[in-house]
Amino acid sequence: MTTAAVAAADVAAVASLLGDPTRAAFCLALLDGRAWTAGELARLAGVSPATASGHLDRLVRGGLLAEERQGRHRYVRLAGPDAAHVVEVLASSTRPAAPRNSYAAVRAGAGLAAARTCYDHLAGRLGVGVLDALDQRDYVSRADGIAMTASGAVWLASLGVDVDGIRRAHRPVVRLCLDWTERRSHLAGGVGAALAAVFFERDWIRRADGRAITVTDAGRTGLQRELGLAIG
Amino acid sequence: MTTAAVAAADVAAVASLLGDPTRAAFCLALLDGRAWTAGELARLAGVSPATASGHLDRLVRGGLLAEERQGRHRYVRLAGPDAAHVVEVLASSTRPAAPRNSYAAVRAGAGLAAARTCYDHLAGRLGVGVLDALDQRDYVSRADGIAMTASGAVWLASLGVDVDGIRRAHRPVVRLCLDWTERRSHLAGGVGAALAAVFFERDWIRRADGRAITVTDAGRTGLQRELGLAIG
DNA sequence: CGCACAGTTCGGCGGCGGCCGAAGTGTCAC
DNA sequence: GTGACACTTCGGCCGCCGCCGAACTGTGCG
Repeated sequence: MTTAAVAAADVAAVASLLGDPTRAAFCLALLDGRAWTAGELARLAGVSPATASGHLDRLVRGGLLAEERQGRHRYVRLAGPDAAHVVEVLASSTRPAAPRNSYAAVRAGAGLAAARTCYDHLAGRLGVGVLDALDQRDYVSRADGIAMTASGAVWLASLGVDVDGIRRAHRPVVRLCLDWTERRSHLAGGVGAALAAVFFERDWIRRADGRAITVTDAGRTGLQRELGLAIG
Repeated sequence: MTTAAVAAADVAAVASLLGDPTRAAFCLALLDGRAWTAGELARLAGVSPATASGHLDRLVRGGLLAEERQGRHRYVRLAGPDAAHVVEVLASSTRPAAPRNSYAAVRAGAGLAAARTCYDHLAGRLGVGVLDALDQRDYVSRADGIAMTASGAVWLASLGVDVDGIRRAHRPVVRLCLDWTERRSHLAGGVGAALAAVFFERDWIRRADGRAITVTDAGRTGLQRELGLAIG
């Protein structure tokens, strides 16, 4: 019981970080994987800079966020894949049955719904499209669950991805992540992150305003060639 | 921003349920998948019945717990796989590197470490062993990620499991769940639950005191035959 | 019926925590 | 240097929430 009590306190400590609407709003915004400034987050959540500052202290101290100070700016981002995962799970647990193509999608705007980042991987129609394409080419097996296939590993290596490095990392190699706008899963985990990184590196995708991303002409060609994926 | 604010409030509502040490203790206890009475939980967490009653109200109202009244008892259990998953993720996020074979394992006692339930599936050495065996027999593919194979589906069907039913359910077919005592993953998701159910049904395993389970002689034989799994 | 027991309701206490405005610190631009 | 700006610190206000004991409801048992 002593050990149970200790564990409960630890769980409560993390949960209570996300148990405040303002802090939850911060973390949801940070789910896009970018670093935000304290002021941006304050404006987003509708609180004063003073209030935001305090919240950020707690989130950083609690290990959920990492910060970087640059000049007069305080940049803050999710501390890592684990932290992102916690936020993700909590967020998706609260939207069990939002009607498709409504509200979220409309408000999100065409750009966000088309392609965006979700922490360190791809989301939106692009994200689910990539996963579908990987499945179709048998690079992942997702009839029941999700796993990378041998041919998938070969293909990733051909793109220059360090597959063994991903396997050694303390992180699931592949994982499903529920897409807000599409209501279907996209690819997360080490491979999801690596894929997004490769796409950025090759300039197949670029950050647009906010968390949206756009597919470049090179991206259209590349995605068509590598994955048979046609981007509207 | 309006929609973002709404979402943040929802996330915060769920998180704050687990953001209290007493409620967190309740939910961790309930992770064993059984129904507990209000009094048991109160004693476990070291609070008065009055306090526990209030907490249970909130947890039920928040959708994390389901309750069943029987006579003068209030039985309460995790509302479903989603709720269990949230608790699981939060719990495993707080124990990043507990030294193996220490504390938790010792305190847990030989029984718990050997075999127990984790929500609706198997955990402990038995749980981890089953997953290893499934992997070895190629019933699941878990080189990178986790997915059920075609031969795995056939095998499950031969045990009388309704595989198509599992596939249709709103729940991951297979999922990994980090084992507290073993520090390795065991099998969760629809298949993990079905497997545990089959084992109970065939009387291969039985509930012992608390959340621990014991393997019967029939279980030893069956596990050896079906999975080549030798139980110490 | 009377007692024991599980759980609930109520009232009240105490503290934590979120919020702000105002003042202060440090950075950048000119 | 001067002013704009990003953020922090401080003080104080307010409300919520966790806790309990005591009284109450309802069930089970003899």
